[in-house]
Amino acid sequence: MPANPPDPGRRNERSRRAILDASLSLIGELGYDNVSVEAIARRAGVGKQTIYRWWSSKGEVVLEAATDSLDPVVVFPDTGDIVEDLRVQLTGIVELIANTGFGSAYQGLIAAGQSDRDLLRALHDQIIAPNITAFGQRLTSAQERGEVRADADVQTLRDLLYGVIEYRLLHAMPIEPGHIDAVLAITFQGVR
Amino acid sequence: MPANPPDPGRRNERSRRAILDASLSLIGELGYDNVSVEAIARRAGVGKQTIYRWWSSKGEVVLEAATDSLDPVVVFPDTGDIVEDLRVQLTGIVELIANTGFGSAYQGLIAAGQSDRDLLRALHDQIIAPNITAFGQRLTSAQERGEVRADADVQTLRDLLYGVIEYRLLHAMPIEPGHIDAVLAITFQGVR
Amino acid sequence: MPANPPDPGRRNERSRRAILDASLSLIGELGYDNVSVEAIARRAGVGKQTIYRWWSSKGEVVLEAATDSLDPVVVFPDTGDIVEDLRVQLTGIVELIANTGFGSAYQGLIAAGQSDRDLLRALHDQIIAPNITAFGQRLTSAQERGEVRADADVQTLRDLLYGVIEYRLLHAMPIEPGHIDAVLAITFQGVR
Amino acid sequence: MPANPPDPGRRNERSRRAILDASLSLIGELGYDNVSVEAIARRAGVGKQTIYRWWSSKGEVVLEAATDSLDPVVVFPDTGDIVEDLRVQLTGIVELIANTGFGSAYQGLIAAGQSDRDLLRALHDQIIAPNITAFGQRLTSAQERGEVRADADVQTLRDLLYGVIEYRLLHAMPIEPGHIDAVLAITFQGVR
DNA sequence: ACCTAATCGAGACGGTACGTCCGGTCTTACT
DNA sequence: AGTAAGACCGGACGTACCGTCTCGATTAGGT
Repeated sequence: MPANPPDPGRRNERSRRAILDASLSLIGELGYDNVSVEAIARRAGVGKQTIYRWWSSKGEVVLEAATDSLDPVVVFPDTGDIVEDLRVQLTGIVELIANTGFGSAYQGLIAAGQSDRDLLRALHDQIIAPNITAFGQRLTSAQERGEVRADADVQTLRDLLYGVIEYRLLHAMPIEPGHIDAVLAITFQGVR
Repeated sequence: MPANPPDPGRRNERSRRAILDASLSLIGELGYDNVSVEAIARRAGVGKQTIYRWWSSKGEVVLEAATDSLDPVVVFPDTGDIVEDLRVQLTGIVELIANTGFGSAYQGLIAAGQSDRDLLRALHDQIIAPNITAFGQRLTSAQERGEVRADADVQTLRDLLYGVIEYRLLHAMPIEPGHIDAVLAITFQGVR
Repeated sequence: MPANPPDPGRRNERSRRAILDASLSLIGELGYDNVSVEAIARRAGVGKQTIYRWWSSKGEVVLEAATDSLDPVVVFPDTGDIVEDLRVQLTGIVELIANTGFGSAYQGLIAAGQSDRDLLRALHDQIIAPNITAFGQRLTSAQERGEVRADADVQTLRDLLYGVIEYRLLHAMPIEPGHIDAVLAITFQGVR
Repeated sequence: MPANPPDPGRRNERSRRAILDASLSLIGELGYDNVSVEAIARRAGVGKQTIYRWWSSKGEVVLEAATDSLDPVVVFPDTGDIVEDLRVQLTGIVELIANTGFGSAYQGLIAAGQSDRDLLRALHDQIIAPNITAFGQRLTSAQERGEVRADADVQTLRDLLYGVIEYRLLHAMPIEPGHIDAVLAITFQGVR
């Protein structure tokens, strides 16, 4: 993710953590674009150059912070009941959004991505693509067990499920368990 | 939409049009947030103050420009076939996005709305809400005719359909007729 | 002196004075090159851009401040006694150097001029050249009255008198009345 | 000259020379204060630390480089004709200034000395003071032989002669043989 | 000839200032 | 009164160097 990474061996891990932590906490407090690189450096107790040495923009920093905070959270369970498993997974994401800085960061990244194609691509590679893969595997396994029709359009199914969550997030609409139930009800009514 | 409207009687309509046109053309060329108020004023041949007198931010200007360009376009047909009518309507929106400055403007407004709640609300009131209303009416009429089950969750249905389009737009994924077909297939499989 | 002067009619005189005053006071306190443009702007309560709009560098600002503070001070008396008149004039300059911010500013300007030929030229035009002219006129009048030999090399005489003062200033050597007397004694021993 | 000399036995002479050479060549090309310690280190193929280990500042480095290049050059002849001897010595200095990197280095050192009293003192001790001594001895010998009046103010004489050269150097005025003649003519008209 | 400690090139680090851009406000002269 | 023009204060941008610091790798002297 670094713009043009120097020797990562010489990197100061203490500074890296301080920068990522400062990013998320500031964005949580002030919102993505009321946060400047200067402010991140100030809060992290770090020189601006140290940020620009390892990342090419605020977006890259925040993306790394978001990825870090997302990584350990989202796994697909496989209990044999695909709808129940998805309910668990989607609920986990919604809670991550609601209860951590991740929501604000993700909103900001999508927003920034609209005028920074590199950032949008990086966001895709690091956050969207892994989910596409995992979702595809879980669905395939459900198809093999006959839980879901073999000809179901997996990609569209995924876009619908995650798209509606992002849509409500970006439009500042609340996302509650009932919404997830309703979404799953409609989308799985005809595919199993 | 004016922030704190002075006397609108004395307003120079020539300047207003120049500003709205400059906004859309600049955003089409450079993307929403590579466009500054200064640049809009420069291109429109207008003083900065003239913009700030009538709008409270770049977002308001662009929203007005977007609304203007949207107004006459997307209506819900009612042929008695709800899925076919939706296909027509959704296709119309996708074409509007693809072929006019509206797409860039809308993307930018969603992005800007993430850190400007007033703008997001205005965007909702002027662009989203009318669609919700129209969609609700069309669906109700379909329910009355028995095309769609009476207990179908209309709001969730709408979020799914428009959410997935916005999702693909914001993630720079192409939206083609086949995608619309697939989305309609899944969402209407169980509701009629 | 402005780098590329905009319309001077629109200029804010209050800001101009604040900037010149801040320059001299800061240089007096900290020395020429411990003073940054940022610090001048801060002390003057002014945006950096307002400095860069009217001057092209710190040097230009300080030169204008120095010239302003020099202007009213140095005039050549003409009592008919050239040596006595020079003693008065030189003493005035030495006192200006000792007792005001002018000394520090002038030192800094000479120093900065060593790597900024434009600044050195501006310094020459605004401070050195007028002195050359005035000195030349006073000497000529002395020659006409027979106080000084007609074939005396006026330019060299001037360089010696003012050069030795600058030399002692730049080498942090004290300059006292006795030094001026000694200099005048040697240089005028043979020319009258 | 080292700031706080470590063990000079272990010093790498190859690096020392590379640093001094790089200093002078860079200053010749770019002027004293367009040259940074980083640039010297880069050109010399040396780590910054190696510079800071042995010198306390850029000024110290340049002073050592200048002293090295000055050492063998300017001696006072003693032919019995004081004016002629001075003409030779002054001409030698002027040529050193004009034809080697010494001029740029000296200019820069004077400039830097204005805001670094330690450097100015070092410059005095290593370059000015030896000249004062030598000049004093040569003048004394001239006085003993009756070439120059016994009560001539030697210190003032020296300041005048070398001050006027430095003055013209710092003001980017040319220094030619005629100037030296004129200066000697005025200053020695009354003292012999 | 070996060992160990200092020096070396390299370059990351926390900082400060650079000169530029733009945000939003205010002022001036013209229409 | 509205407008085009643009100066104003402020704050962030991304870059260059400062002087300090940490790394192995090399190189010296003392044994």
